[in-house]
Amino acid sequence: MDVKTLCLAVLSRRDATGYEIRKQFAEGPFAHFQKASLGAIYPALTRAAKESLVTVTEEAQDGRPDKKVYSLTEVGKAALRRACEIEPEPDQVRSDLFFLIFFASYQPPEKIARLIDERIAFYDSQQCELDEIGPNCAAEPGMNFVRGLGSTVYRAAADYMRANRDTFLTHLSAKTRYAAE
Amino acid sequence: MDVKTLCLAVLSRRDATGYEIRKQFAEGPFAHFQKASLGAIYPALTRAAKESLVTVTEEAQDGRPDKKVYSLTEVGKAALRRACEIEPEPDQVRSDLFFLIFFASYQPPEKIARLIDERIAFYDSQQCELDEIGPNCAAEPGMNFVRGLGSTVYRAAADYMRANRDTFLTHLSAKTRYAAE
DNA sequence: GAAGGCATGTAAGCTGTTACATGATTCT
DNA sequence: AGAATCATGTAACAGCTTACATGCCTTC
Repeated sequence: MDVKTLCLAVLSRRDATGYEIRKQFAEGPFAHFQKASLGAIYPALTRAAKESLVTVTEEAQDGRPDKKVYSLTEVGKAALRRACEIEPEPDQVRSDLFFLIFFASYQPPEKIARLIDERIAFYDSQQCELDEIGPNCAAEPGMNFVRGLGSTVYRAAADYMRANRDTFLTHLSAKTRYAAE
Repeated sequence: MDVKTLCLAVLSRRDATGYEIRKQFAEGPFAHFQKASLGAIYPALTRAAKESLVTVTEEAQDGRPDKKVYSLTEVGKAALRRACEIEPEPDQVRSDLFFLIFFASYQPPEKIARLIDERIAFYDSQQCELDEIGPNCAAEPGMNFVRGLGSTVYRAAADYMRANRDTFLTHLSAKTRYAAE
């Protein structure tokens, strides 16, 4: 999914400025499975406007650049619809953490312990966030399905880490002592 | 993690050619959380050789380019160790599928059903693969921890999809009929 | 007073993918 | 016969991130 389509997707839910769209990708429901930065969003929005996929309403502000509120047009809605007709590419997962844990014996067990604990806390917070939204935001049934999946996966990952943390770290300490000899 | 470090990581487990390293990223244990293509691997390997991180042994072959088998040097091992000292960046997940499901009401429910079923089959196969490796490959305790986590997460995702598939598709059909009116 | 949020936009640069170039062998 | 596998390497191109440029307001 290119950034332009992602912007259309955000705008299909509500009007927004470029800045707000970025926030959606940092905090909103899309954040869990798509990313976009400001340097990519602004040009994408300009292009989308040129193609009449969105309209712009400038709102003057005091002491700040004019706020440009973008709205999805019918043409834009159709473009989003068409973009959804593709066959999805395989998921891409990049995890430095899993890489580091894979080679955990190269590092102090205390650091690995900290990284695991931080990750557990992260998964817990993400799951909690998703659960708080709750199944009531019934607008999109798809959103609810994905929300539940996210919550389930975060919980499973956190639970696994909690359950195996200590055993793993014990093994690791033994191995590291050996490697250090 | 840049491709060079990824190559060092693969070579730390066994000597390999560039071609074999790519296969590791397509099928091996790293495939689940890191990617690298040939066009990135070959230049990375050349650079690594220049920096004495790896040595090359050319093996003549009939009717094919010479096979270049790379081995990690002590310098390379140290470089890998140093690369592991970084603080990991947040995981990056990109999923076209979840995006499409989010906007599932834009498409025929049959397609969504197919995509979900394909994904369930995929998760099942991945989990099965990880379970077959088993906890016996005791070389790296970290590998085992990550392997178990992967298996757990794949199972959780597949189970969630199985459990919620039908309800979701029913909601979706109702909504789609409405949207089509 | 410093840091961070609000608000837009450009451009350099990094990184990686895809396609091209070459070519034999083996499986279907 | 055609596709896939083995095997390396280059180069064009695409896409995104980061830094720069600007500047006020609010919170700590």
